[in-house]
Amino acid sequence: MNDELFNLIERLANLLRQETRLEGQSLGLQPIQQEALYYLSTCNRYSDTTLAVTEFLGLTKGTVSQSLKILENKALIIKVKDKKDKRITHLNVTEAGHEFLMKTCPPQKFTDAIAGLSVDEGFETKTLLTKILSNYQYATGRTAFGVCQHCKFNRKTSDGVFCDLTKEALSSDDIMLICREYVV
Amino acid sequence: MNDELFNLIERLANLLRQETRLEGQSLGLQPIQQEALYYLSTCNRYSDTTLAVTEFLGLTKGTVSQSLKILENKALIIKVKDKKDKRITHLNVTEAGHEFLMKTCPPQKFTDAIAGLSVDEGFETKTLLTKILSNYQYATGRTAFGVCQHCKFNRKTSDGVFCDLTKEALSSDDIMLICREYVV
DNA sequence: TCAAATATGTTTTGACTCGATACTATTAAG
DNA sequence: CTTAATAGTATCGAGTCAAAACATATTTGA
Repeated sequence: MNDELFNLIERLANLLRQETRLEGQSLGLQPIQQEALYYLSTCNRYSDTTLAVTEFLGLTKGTVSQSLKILENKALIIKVKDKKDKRITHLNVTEAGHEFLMKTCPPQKFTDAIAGLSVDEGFETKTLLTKILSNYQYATGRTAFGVCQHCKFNRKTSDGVFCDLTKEALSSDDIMLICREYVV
Repeated sequence: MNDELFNLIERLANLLRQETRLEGQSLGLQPIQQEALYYLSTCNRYSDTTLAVTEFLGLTKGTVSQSLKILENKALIIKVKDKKDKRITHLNVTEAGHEFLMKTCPPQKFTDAIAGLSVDEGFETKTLLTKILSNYQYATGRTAFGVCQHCKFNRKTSDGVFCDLTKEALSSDDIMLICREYVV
C-alpha cells in the first residue's frame, strides 16, 4: 500500500513540476522559485523570511537565499528590514508577483484534473492528504505550517483576535494565512 | 479546492524529495536518479529504455541519458542491446540496484506516515489519487503507464496471456509490471 | 557589563540537473 | 535508395543544491 501511494504522489509531483516549469518560462522562473513565491503569497508576517521559506521547502538557507535573490532581481518580491530585529528581512510579494501567481498557480491542467472530481471526492482527498502530511511532518520532526486561526496560540477576546505567542493583535486577514509557529 | 490540493501535493512531494535525498547519500545518488532506478524496477521489457524513463519522469532525453550513465557507472543498472532493433538499449536493474531500492524505497518515514492511516483510508486515498493522476495525464496528453494486465491489448487465451500490440506471449510476472504502451 | 553563544542571512565552491541543440546510428517509408 | 523518423549520446550554459565560511545583530549568562 505505501508502495503504491509513494508511486502516485511521485508521479503527480513530476507532472506538476513539468507543468510548473512550462508556466514559468515566460518570466524565466524555475519551479523552486515559483514554489517560494507561492509560499510567500500564502504566509503571514511572522513567516515571510528566508528561514521560514527554508523550513517550508526543506532546503538549506544558502540555497534559498540564492533563489530569493533571483525573485528580488525580477521584482517579484521586495525585501523589507524588520523594525524591531535588524537581523530579520521580510519578503513581500509585489503587484507583479501576485499577477504572475494569479495566472499560473495552480497550473491550468492540474485544475482541469481536479475539476474531474466530485465535490465530495475533492473534500475527501483534501482530508486524507492533510492527514498524511501531518503524520509525515510529525515523523520527520518538521514544522507544521498551519493556518493561524486553527493554532492553539490564537485567542479570541472581546477586542478582537490575539496571538498568545507574539502578544500581538491579529486582523481578520492575518488569521487566514499560514504561520511557521503553528501548533495544534 | 484545487488550490489546497495543489498545496498539499507540493508539500508532500517536498518532504519526500528531502527524505529521498538523505536516503541516497550512502551511494551518492540524487533524487532523480533514484526515481529512475525505482521506475526501472517496476516496468516491463517494453518500457525499460531511455525514452520510456524520459516520458515517465517528464524530462528531456538528453538529461535522462546523463542520469542513467551515472546509474550505470555505479553498477546499479546494466545496458543490454536489443536483439532485433539495434537502436534500442534495455536497462536492467542489477542485484546491487534491487538491494538499494529494498532499503530505501519508499523512504522509512513516509511509510511511518502511511501506517497512521486505517486500511480503508489507505485504499480510499489510493483510489482518489489514481483518479487525479489519470485525469491529469489525460489533460496533459501524457502516456498513462499502467499495469500490463489491465491494458486493452492484454488478451487471455487457452495457451496463456498475449499482448495484441507486440504479438508476444506474456508471463505471469510480465503482466504485473508497468508498461509505457498501456491503453485503457 | 561585556564576552560567548545563538540567530538571521549572504557568499562561495563544486557536483549535479535541466533544456536546448547538435550529433551518430539504425530502421522505416515512399 | 533516398528521405524521414526513431533511439540514444555529447556538449553547453543557466540554475539547484549542500556545505562551509562569513557578516551582523541579538540574547545569555557569568
